[in-house]
Amino acid sequence: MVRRSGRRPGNQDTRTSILEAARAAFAEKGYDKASIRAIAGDAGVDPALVHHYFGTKEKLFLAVMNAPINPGELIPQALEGPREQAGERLIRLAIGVWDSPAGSAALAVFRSALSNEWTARLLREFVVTQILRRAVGEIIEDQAEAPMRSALVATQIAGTMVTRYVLRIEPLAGADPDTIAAAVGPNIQRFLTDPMPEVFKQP
Amino acid sequence: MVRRSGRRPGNQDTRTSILEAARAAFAEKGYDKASIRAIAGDAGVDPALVHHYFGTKEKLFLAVMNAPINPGELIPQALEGPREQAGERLIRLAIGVWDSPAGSAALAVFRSALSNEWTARLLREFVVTQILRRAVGEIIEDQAEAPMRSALVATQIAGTMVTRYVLRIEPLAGADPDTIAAAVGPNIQRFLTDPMPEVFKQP
DNA sequence: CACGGAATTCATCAAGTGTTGAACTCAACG
DNA sequence: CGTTGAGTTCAACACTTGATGAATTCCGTG
Repeated sequence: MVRRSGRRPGNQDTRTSILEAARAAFAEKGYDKASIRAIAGDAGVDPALVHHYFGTKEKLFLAVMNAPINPGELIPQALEGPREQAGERLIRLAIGVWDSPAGSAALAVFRSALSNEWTARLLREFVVTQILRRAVGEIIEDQAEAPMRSALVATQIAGTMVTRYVLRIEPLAGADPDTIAAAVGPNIQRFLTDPMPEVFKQP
Repeated sequence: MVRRSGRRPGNQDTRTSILEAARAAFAEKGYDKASIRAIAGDAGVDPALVHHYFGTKEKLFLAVMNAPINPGELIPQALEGPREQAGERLIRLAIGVWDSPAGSAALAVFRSALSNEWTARLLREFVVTQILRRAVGEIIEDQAEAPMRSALVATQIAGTMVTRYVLRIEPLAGADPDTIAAAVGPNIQRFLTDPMPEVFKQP
């Protein structure tokens, strides 16, 4: 028996509008500079409401991140297809995610990770365990080389994201995805499959 | 005639010790989270003394950055030598700078640039005008392709710095410079000299 | 209708920020 | 000596931040 009475959740838009404002704020300002007061202002609600719904600022950030980032769907896209074009497929996938609405969440966690320690740990673990090990690691043949090769792939992808979406250096910031994929894909491919020095192998 | 009287500068260590503490703090925390009070605490002086010497926090930041970063000396190193190994030379140079004591200043401006707008503008203009145009641009043959090729070089170098020094993803964070140079250099080289799609040319 | 309780608001706290200006110390000059 | 003025300290201002708890609105049920 669930006994209910009193006001029902009725107006649920406010919760999601807070989430939306928070996502935009975190993406634009980063974790620290995005203030709860500003988020509440953008959402048109009282700052105390934010705490009422999400408890603390950290929980709000986690709620924002949990929603759109779901690697379970994306990893298959990265794996299927010929191995010789995996590099181009990876950079296309990354650009696709960052250009999509969910991309603002990615930008948010990325921006935040570079100025805040606990968000940095968050991103590092997410990147290493979810992306590098599960997706990139699958493509690499020699598993002894997988850690180093994965990290190298990360340098090229992360660098492209930083240059295009954070620093916004032209003409890369305004270039279309095809151009970037054609230019960057082969380099990622080399990290994935080309012969590398013996030192790469891990004991 | 210079007329002087009163106490002479005598104790000049405090000024430099403030600078040192500021450099460390900016590198570790970024511009915003590095508080003047904490910097003064680390230097063992009163917070007001910081303002007495440097005026404002922005000026202190600029004073920290101006000292060690002098591209005038580094650019010749990047240019001299065979063009076929320019990529490896560039990544070696970058790693060398970041591993040196001056590297903490680079890390400082980099960390700050990703959370603060005016430091971001600072870094963007520095990278574009001092590094990309003057150094990387010199190596590229077809000047019509120089902007895009320079930006691509920036993606790989910036990505390596982010992965190694900010996110500290292993095994790249602990790898020795030779290994990284051997792995990353050829990819930079491709951005510099290999044939690229026609779309790269700027009107 | 009455009432329980979620939704929402208001006022406020404690902590931390950059910055300022007045005061004090004290070595070097005339 | 006395004056000068840089080195240094102290206290305070004005502001923003995340968070809290009491008070108030108001819908949906019984």
